[in-house]
Amino acid sequence: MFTLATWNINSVRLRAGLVARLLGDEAPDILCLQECKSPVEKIPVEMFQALGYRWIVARGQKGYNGVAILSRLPIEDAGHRDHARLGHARHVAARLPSGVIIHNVYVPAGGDEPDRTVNVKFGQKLDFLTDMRDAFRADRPQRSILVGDLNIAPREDDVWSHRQMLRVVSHTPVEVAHLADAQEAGGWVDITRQDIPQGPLYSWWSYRARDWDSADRGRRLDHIWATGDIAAAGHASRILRAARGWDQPSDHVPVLASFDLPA
Amino acid sequence: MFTLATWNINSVRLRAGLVARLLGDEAPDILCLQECKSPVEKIPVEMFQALGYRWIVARGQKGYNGVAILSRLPIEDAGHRDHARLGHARHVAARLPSGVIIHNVYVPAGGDEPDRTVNVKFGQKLDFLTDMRDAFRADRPQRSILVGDLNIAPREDDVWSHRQMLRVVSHTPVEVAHLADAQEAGGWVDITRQDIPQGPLYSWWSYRARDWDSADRGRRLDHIWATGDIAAAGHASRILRAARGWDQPSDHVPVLASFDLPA
DNA sequence: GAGCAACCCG
DNA sequence: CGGGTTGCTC
Repeated sequence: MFTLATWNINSVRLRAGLVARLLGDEAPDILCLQECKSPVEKIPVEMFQALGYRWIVARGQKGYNGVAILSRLPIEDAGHRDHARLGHARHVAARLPSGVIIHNVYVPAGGDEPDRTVNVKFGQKLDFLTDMRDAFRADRPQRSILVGDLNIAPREDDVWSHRQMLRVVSHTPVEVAHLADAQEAGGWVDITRQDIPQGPLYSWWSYRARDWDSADRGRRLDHIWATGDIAAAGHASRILRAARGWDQPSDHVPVLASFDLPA
Repeated sequence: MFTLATWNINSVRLRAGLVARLLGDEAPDILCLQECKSPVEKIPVEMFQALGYRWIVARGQKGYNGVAILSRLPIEDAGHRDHARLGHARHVAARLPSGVIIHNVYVPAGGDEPDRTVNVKFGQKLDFLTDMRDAFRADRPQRSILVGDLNIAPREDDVWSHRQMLRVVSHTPVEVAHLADAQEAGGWVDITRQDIPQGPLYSWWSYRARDWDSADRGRRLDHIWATGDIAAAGHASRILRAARGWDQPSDHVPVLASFDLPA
C-alpha cells in the first residue's frame, strides 16, 4: 500500500515550508508537484530529504512550469515528454520498485480566450492533450498512475457553475473532449471520482477572490488517474481544501489517494 | 524641549512596522523620513496617527525618493524646494508652533563614478548642493533645523576608512567641499558632532555586506544640523545602531537629537 | 543585497 | 491577486 499526493505549488522555493507541512501532516509516500517555477538545482531538496523524502525526480525550468516527484520510497527516473514540442518542463515520470509508473503532468492553462484562431495558448493546450492521446495510443500504459494539474475540470460538478463556466477556459466542451480522448486512449480511470462519484469537488480557487471559502467558486483541475488494471486498488481519495486557507497559500490544494498495491 | 529623529526608511510602506517600533521605543516628538518610495496618499498615516503622530507633512513620488515629517506636536507645511530642478521629492519643510522651521532633505546619492563628465548623477548631486547653498545665501535661515540623508560623510571619522573612501562617492573631497559650502551658507552647526566631537560615527551600512556588524564598514550619511542661533540648545545626540539589526532593516539607522527650546 | 517598475503568466 | 522575470537605483 502506498499513498500519493499531487499539488500545484506555484513556486516550490517560496512555499517549501508549506510542502514540509504537507509532508509532516499527511506523510504521503509520494508527492507530485507542479509549477515549481525553479531550475532543478535550486529546489530545496535537502529540506525534503531531512523529512525522509530521499528520492526526487524532477524537470525544471527558470521562472515557469517545472514538475517534481518527491518520494520516501525508492524511485527511478522514467523519462519525460515534451508534448506538442513546447519546450516546457511539464512532464516527468518515475518508476516504483514494483514497476508501477507515475506520470506527473502539468497541462498548459490555455490563456483567456477559448479560441485557437485568436489565442495561441489555447491551441497549445489542445495540442498538448492531443499529443498525450497519441502517445498513449502508440504505447498503451499499464500498471500506471497519472497525476497532476490538468487545467481542466471535466464534469458539471467539478465547477461551481456549469452554465457560467461553459465558455470559460478549463471547462469548455472542446477541452473536455480533448481530455476525454487522452483519458480513453490510455485507459485511465479517474480515481478521485471512482471514490467520490457525486457532488461538487474542487481543488483550485482563484487568488482574485478574497472570499474564496464563502463564495466557493472552485474548480477541480487536479487529478489522480490510474490504468484500468490497477484502478480497483485506488481508494481513500481526499482533497485538502483547508490548505487553501494556509498562510501565503497556493491557489491549488493537494489531492490524495492510496493504492493497495506493493510499492 | 523636543526630540527629533531622522531616518532613511527605504520604503515607508514595507517598513511601516519598523517606523511604529521606533515611535514606540523612542517616542521622538518629530520623525523625518527619507526614501519613502511612495505617493503621499499611500503612506500608512492612520497607523502613525494611532500612535499619536497626528500631523504629517510630506512630499511623495511613486517608487523613488519621497520625504515625510511625522509629528505629535502640531506642525504646519512650510513648503518644499526642487533643488537643481530635478523634479524629485527630496525636500519638505515644516513649522513648529514656536516658529522653528524643520527642513527634511534627501540629497541625491550620486551614482558610482565621482566624475560629472561621465556620470550625470554625480553632477546632479553637486548641483543639488550648490542650489541648497544658493538658497541659504539668498535667504539666511534662522531658528531652523535641517535633517536628512545628505548622502555625504564629511569627516575622516565619519567613514570606516578615510583612505579607501577618498575616491568613493559620499566621501570625495569635491562632495565634502560642496556640502561645507551649503553648511556655511546657512550657518548650520552639525549637532551630532557638537555632541560627539570625536571618534567613528556611522548611520549607514551597505546591504551587500552580510557581516555589517563585525566588518563595520559604515558611513555617517544622516545628519542633524541647526542654525547657530539655536545650536546651543541641541543635545542628547544618538545614533540607533541596533536598528540595523532589526528584521528586514533599512540600510540606514535613525539619528536623534533633543533641543532645549519651546516646541 | 534589496526595493520598485514594467511585464508575463496563471 | 500573486507568483516569476529583467532592469534600474541605492
